[in-house]
Amino acid sequence: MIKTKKIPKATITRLSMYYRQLELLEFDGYRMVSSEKLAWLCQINPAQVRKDLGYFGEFGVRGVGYDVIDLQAQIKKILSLNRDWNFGIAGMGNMGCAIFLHRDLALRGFKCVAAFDNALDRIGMPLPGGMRIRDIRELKTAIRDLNIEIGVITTPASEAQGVADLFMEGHVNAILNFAPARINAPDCCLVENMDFTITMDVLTYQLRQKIAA
Amino acid sequence: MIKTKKIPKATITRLSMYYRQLELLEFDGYRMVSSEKLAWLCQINPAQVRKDLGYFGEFGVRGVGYDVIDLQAQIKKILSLNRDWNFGIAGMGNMGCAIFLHRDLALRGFKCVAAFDNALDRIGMPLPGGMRIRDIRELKTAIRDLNIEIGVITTPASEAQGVADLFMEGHVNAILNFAPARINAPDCCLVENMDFTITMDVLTYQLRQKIAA
DNA sequence: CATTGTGAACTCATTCACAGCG
DNA sequence: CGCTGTGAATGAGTTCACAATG
Repeated sequence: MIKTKKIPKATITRLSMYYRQLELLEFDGYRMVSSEKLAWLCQINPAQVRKDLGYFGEFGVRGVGYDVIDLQAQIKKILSLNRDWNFGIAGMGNMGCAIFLHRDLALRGFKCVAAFDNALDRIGMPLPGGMRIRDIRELKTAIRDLNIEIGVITTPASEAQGVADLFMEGHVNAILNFAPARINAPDCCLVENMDFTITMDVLTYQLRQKIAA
Repeated sequence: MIKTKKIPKATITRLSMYYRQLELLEFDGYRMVSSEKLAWLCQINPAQVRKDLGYFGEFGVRGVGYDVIDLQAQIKKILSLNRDWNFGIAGMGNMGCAIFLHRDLALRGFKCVAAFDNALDRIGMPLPGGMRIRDIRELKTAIRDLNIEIGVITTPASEAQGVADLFMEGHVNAILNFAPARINAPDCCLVENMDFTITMDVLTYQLRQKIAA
C-alpha cells in the first residue's frame, strides 16, 4: 500500500459542491475565499472544508485563505473534470429525453453519444443534434464503437436490471440508475442510484415528524 | 423526553427500499421473509434490517421471519404512505415535464396539482390530464388554494433560489430540488437535493480510481 | 494575527454476537 | 432449532481545538 488513506465518498460529493461555488465566486469577482466562507455557502462546517481538501494536498495560504482560481484548478484535476466522458442512455421516455437534453451535463463534459430504447415506435426517432434513437439490441456493439464509458438507465423499474446487464456485458462499469429498482452488479461495476420516489418518501416522513412536533 | 431515540435518515431511506422489495415479494407469492433474504435483496447486512425495524417495533416472529403483507402495512404506516401528498412543480422544461408525467410518483400517492413557469410561451400550455401551466406569479395563491405541501424545483440553477423563496413564502416546507444549486432555507423548511451533475462527478471519480488501480 | 492544516475527541452508523423466544 | 431483537464493539465521518505559518 502506498498512501491511500480512504477518502469518504461524501468528501467527493462535497468537492463537487465546492467546485460549483468556486465558479460562482469567480464570476462574482472574488480572488480569495476562506474555508469559513466556502463552508457557509455549502451550508457545512469550515473544518469539514479544510479536512476534505487536506486529503489531497495543501492548497491554502495560512492567514489568507484559498485562491479561487487555483482551488478550482486543483479540484478540477482531482475530480478529472478536465476531460470529457461519453455516456449512453437506455430508455428514451420523458426522463431519458430530459437527461439527453440537459444543458448542465453537456456543459460539464458529459457527452451523450447514444440513446436506446426497445419500443418499435421510438427506434429510429430523430433527436436534436442529428442523432437517432437506436435499438437496445445494438447496445453492446455501440458501447465498443462509440466508446461509451457510463450507462444511464431511465427505463421502467422492471427493465432496469436487464438493461444494466447489457451495459455490463459491454464492459461499461459505471451506471447511473434513475429507475426505482435496485441493480445487482459485481464489484467491478459502479452503480449510483437516483431514485426520487425514495427521496419523496424520506421528505414526507420528515415533514410529518415536523408537523407532529 | 418521551422516547425518541434519534432515527438515522439512512434508516428511513432503507425502509422505503424494504417496502419496494416487499411489494415484489408479495407479487412473487412469498408470505414470509427473513431479515437475511430482505437484506440480500437490498444488498445490505441482515443486522441492519433488524435494527432499522427495531426502531419502530417488533414486527417479526422469532425462528420464522417477517410476514410480507404485515410488514408492508407497518412500513406503510411509518412512512405515511397511506395518504396522498400534493406537490407543485416549478420549471416546466424537459425535466419538469418528465416529473409531471412520471408514473411511479402518482402510483405512490404523490399528486402533482399544479405546474408553473415564467416563460410566456409556456404559460397556459395544456398538460395531459387537463391541467395548464400556470404563471409562476400565481404560485403563492395556488399553494393555498390547491393545498400544495411539497415544492419540486426543476428550473435552471440560476432561478432555483428565487423559486424556493416563493414556495417558502407560501409556507411550503418541503422542497425537492433538481437544480444544480444549493438552496438556502431556514430550519423550518426541509430541502432534499437531487443533483445528478454531482452524482456524475462522484461516479467518474470512482471510475478513474478503479482504472488507475 | 487571521486562517490553514491536522491529531484527538466526539458523534453517528453499522456490524457483531448472542440471549430470548416461537 | 432458527431467526428475531438488541446491547456491546467496531468503524466511519464530523467537529473541535490548537499548533503551525505566511
